[in-house]
Amino acid sequence: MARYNFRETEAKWQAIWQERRSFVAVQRSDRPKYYVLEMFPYPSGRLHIGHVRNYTLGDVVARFKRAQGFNVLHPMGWDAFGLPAENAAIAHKVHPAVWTYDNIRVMGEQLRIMGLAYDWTREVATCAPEYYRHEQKMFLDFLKAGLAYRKESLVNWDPVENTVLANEQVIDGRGWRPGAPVEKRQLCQWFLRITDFAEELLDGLKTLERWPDKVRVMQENWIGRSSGARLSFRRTDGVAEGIEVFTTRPDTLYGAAFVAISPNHPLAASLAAGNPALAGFIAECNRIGTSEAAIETAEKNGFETGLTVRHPFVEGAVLPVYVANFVLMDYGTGAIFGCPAHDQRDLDFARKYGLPVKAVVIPDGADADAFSVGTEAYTGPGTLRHSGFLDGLDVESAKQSAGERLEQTGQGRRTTVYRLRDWGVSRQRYWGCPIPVIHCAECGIVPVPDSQLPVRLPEDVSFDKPGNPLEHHPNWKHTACPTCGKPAVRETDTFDTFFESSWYFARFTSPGEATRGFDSAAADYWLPVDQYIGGIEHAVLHLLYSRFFTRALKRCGYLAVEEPFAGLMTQGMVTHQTYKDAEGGWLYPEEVEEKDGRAVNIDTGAPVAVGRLEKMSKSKKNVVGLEKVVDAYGADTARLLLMSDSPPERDLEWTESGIDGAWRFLNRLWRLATESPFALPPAGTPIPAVRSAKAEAALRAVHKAVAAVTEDLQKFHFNKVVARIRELTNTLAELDGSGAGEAEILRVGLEALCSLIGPIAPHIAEELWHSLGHDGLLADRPWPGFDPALITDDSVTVAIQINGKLRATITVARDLAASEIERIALAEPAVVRVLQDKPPRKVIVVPNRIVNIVA
RNA sequence: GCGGGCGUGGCGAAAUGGUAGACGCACCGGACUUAAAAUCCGUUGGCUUAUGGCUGUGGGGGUUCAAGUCCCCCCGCCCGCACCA
Repeated sequence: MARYNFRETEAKWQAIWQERRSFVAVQRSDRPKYYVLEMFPYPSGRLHIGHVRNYTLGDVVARFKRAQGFNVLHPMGWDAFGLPAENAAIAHKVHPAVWTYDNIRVMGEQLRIMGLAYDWTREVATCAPEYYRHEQKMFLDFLKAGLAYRKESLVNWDPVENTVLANEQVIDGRGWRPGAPVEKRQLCQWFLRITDFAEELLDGLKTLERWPDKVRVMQENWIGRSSGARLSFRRTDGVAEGIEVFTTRPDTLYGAAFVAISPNHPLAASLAAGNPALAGFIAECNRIGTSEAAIETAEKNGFETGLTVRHPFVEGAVLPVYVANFVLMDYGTGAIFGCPAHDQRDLDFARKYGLPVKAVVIPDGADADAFSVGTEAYTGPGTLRHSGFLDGLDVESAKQSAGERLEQTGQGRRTTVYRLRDWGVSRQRYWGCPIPVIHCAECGIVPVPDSQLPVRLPEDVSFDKPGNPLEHHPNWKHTACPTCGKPAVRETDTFDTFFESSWYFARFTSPGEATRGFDSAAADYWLPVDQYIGGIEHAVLHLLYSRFFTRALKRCGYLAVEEPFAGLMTQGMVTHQTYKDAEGGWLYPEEVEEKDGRAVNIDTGAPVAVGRLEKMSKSKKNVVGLEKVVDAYGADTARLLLMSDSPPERDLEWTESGIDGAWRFLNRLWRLATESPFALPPAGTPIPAVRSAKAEAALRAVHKAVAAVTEDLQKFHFNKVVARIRELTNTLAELDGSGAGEAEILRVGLEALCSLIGPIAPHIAEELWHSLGHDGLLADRPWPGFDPALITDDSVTVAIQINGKLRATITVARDLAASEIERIALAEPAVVRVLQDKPPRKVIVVPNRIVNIVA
C-alpha cells in the first residue's frame, strides 16, 4: 500500500472546501453564532512556521465549534499600514503599496497551504481606501462627540522613525519596534480621549472572565487608578493662585515637610524667568532624560525656590517649596507635598536637604513619643498621632476625615487620578491613513466634509528627503477650505497604525459595507468576538485601544457592544535552538548538522556553538520556513506538532524529532485505516450485541476518547487532545479481528478518530473519512456524541494503601459496597503481610477509588 | 520596589485532595532485513540485597486517613510595570 500522499490529498481537499464554500459565514438565526479571530498579521514579508501557531490555534477552535453546530465566523485580513513598508520603499525604491500587496499575496498563499478554514470572502487590507475611508469618518464623528482633539504637548519622538509615538508604544524609554531611545518634543498633535473611559475600561476588565488574569492585571496597572485628594497650598507671598498637589495620603498631612513641583511645572518656568540658577537646574533635569537607566541612577535633586506655602490645617505653619527632579509633570498635578516619615522618596529627599522628619502614623504597639523613622520610611498601618483632629484614627479613617476637612474648608477635594494618558494618534509618515482635516487661515481647523471622503494618499510620492513625504509632496496638501473656499492646507499627519486594528473585527462582520465602516445589525449579530487569539505583546497596546475604540464607536451610535473580545487566549512563542559560528554570526538550522554528538557547519565542518532556545526570529536565524515544512511533511503534520506537547499559552519548542514524530503518527493512523489486517464492514453496520472482551474494551475506549477530547477542546487543552487521540489509536491498533464485534468497532473507532482529529489535521481526516466510504464532507458532519453508559467501566481498580503507602490494587465491581471492598482489601496477601495480624486502627474506603488502612 | 506566573524523569509534559509521570521525544534491547531505512514488540524516575523493599514533584514546616495539588516560611527562574505622589 502506498504511503500517505499528503501533497495530492491536501491540495484536493483545499480545492473542495473552496469550491463548496464550506467556511463562508452567513448571518442566520437558526444556530448560535461563534466568532473566532486571530490577531491579523502585518504583511511584512514571509511567514515562518512560528507564525502559524496562532492561526492553527484559531482554526482548531473554528472547526470544532462549527462541528458542534455553531454558526462560525472565522475571517482573516491584513494590518497593512506601517513603517516597514516605507523603510522598504527607501531601501529598495519600491512603492509601499506595491511592497505591501506583494507581501499580502505571498503570505495569503502561505496561509492557504496550511488549510485554514477562513472565510476568505471577507478578507480586508487596511491600506485600501475602501477600508480607511470609514475610519476617517469615525474620526470625524469622534471629533463631533468631543472624543478627538488637538493640542500642543510634550510627546515622545522617535528619532529613527522620525515620528511621534504614543505612551503605550514606548517601552523602557525606547520605541516599541526599532528600539531607539525616544526624545521629548513639544508638538501639536491629535489625541483620542481614552481617559474619558478610564473608569469604564477598568471596571470592564472585571467582566472579561475569559481573559487571562495576567492581561487584565497589566491593563489595570496601565490605567493606574489611585484615590486620594487634590489640595491647594496657599502661598505666603500674596499670589492668589495656590500650588495644587495630588496625594493618596491626606492622612499624613501633619507630617508634611515640604512641597515640590516638577521642573516642567508652569510655576517652575515662571520662577526660572527671573532666576538663572533655577533655569540651569531645570535644564539639567531635562538633559538627564526620562529613560529607565537615567532614572535608576539619577539622584533625587531639588532646588529651593524661596517660596513658602501655608499648611492647610496648622495655623501659622509654613512649608518650603522646591523644584524637584523626581516630580513628574504628567502625573497628578505635577506637584506634591512631601511627608518624609511615611514615604521613602520623600525621606531620602528630606535627609539630603535637612528637612524635618515627623512620624504621624504610629504602628500598633509602638510608643507614640519614642517612635521615630531612621533611614526607612514607615508605610504600614497604625494610629495617627501629633495630628490635631486626626489623632487616634487609623489610616483609612484619617484619609476620610482629612479629605472631608479639606472639602469643608474649601482647600481641596477627594478625587481619583489615572496614570492613563490620552492616545496620541498623529504620525509624521506617509504609509498610514490621512487625518481628514484641513487647516484654514481664516476658519481654523475644518473637518473634511463627508462628500470629500476618503482623503486618499497620493500615489506619486518620493522618499528622497527625510521626514514626512506627505509634507514634502508638491501639491497634495494644497486644497480649498470647505467652509470659505480660500486656499488651505491639508493635515499631513497620518493615523497611528493601531487605529486600523482598533475596529477591523467589526469590519469583518460586513466587509462590503460601503456607506459606513460596518453594518450595525451585522456587528450586533456577530460581536463580541467569542474567542480572540494572539500574542501577549498586545496586552496593553492593541487590546486596550480596541476596548476604548469599541466604546467610542458605541457612543457615536455605530454598535451596541462595549467589549470587543469576550474571550482571549494569549499563545506562547514557538522557539528553536540558536546556532552561532566561531565568529559569533548566527546560522540557520539547515546550515548545521550533528556529527559525533557535536554540532558542525554542514559545508565547512567547522564547530558550531549551540545556543539557548529563543523565539523564532529572522534576526537570530533560528527560523524554519513554512513551505519547507509543508513540502516535506504536509500542513497536517505541522499543525499536529503545533498543537502537541505544550499547552497553547506556554512556549513550544520546534524540533526535527518533533516534526518526525508528528509525521510518524499520521502515517500510523493512515495505515491503521487503510491496511487493517481484516476487512472492515460497510459503513453503518451495527455493532453486535455479543462482543469479545477486547472488542468491548475498545468500544469503551472510543466513547471515552470522544468524551475526553470534547472536554479538552472546550478547555483549549490541545496537547491533551492529541494525547487522547494517540491513546485511542494505540488501543484500536491492538484489535486483530479475532473476537466478535472487533471489525465493527474498528470501523466505528476510525470514524471517531476522523472526527476527533479533524480540527487539527483536517486534510487527512477528510481523506480517511472518504476512504471509509462516506460521500459527504467530514467538515459538514456534526461532532460525535458518546454514550455515558460506555464511558464508565463495570469494574474498577481500587488502590489499597497502608498509612498512605500503596501496597496493592484490586479490581472489583463498580459501586461495590464499602464494607465488601474493605473485606477484600484486608484479605489481600500484601495487606496481610504488612499488617502482621495486628488489627487496623482505622479503614477509610472511598468507593471506586481507594482504600487507606491506618495501622 | 510593586504586580503576575512558574518550579514534576535525560527532554516536552499529564494528574476533580485519592495508584505521580497519561501521551510523546530521546535512549536502550529485540523482531523483520544480505544490510540500511521504514515498521513492529519491549524496557526506561532514582536507589536496592529485585515476584520484594526504600525513596521521589525546588527547600523547610503545617493541615489531613491521604498533599504535586490546600496553608505558612524560604530559595530559584521567567514576564509585566516602575521616581505614579
